[in-house]
Amino acid sequence: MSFADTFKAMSDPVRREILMLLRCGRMSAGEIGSHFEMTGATISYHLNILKKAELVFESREKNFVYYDLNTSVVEELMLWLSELKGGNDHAETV
Amino acid sequence: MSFADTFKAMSDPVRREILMLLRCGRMSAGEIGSHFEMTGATISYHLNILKKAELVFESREKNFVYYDLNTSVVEELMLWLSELKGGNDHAETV
DNA sequence: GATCTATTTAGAAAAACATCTAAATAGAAA
DNA sequence: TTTCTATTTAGATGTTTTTCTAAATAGATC
Repeated sequence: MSFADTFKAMSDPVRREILMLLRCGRMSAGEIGSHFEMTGATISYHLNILKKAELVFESREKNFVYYDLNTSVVEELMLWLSELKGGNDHAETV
Repeated sequence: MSFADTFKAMSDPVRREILMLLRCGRMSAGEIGSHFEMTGATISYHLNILKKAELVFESREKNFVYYDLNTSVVEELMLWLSELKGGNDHAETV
């Protein structure tokens, strides 16, 4: 999905917290959900948004669904920000 | 305002485009508005959100209001992202 | 195959958001 | 001081978002 969706996905505090949880490695949907005071359905909704934005990968195992952080998209975001900060189009950072 | 507001502010494509316009230097509200097919009122609404998120500074001159990019908040965002990507709390990037 | 467990889908409701028009403000110019 | 110009505020409206409950799916185990 598009760059715009990535920013949209990042704009929610719950989703940012999910991403932070995934820093330490993959987690099942249920495990992720247990960190929040929300129904599984709501967590599933957020995970879907993160997945569409390609901020997470999904992998199925037994009847669990595991989620993994996709750092390369995070890097794209950083690139955009550095362009914004840099003020020049062809960011020639050392 | 809070970190959450910064992300929220960044989540809208119009506001991101405004920030990009400001890379090249400050601009009046009207000048900014002329880059979009929107009423001045709507632009004002977006500028206010950017201002609350401290992503822009405002300075008044004659009866113009000028807006300037605040790069330090952009850097804070980048720091957060690098923490996310890094996976360790004390990002020891070279 | 029946049932249990983990997760997602569907549908509804409340809250937040983006946009408009019209009116208000505030300073500049005449 | 009247009028013009630049911008913001107020109020209304349609859209999107977040959340829930209830039901569906899909795989695992008994």
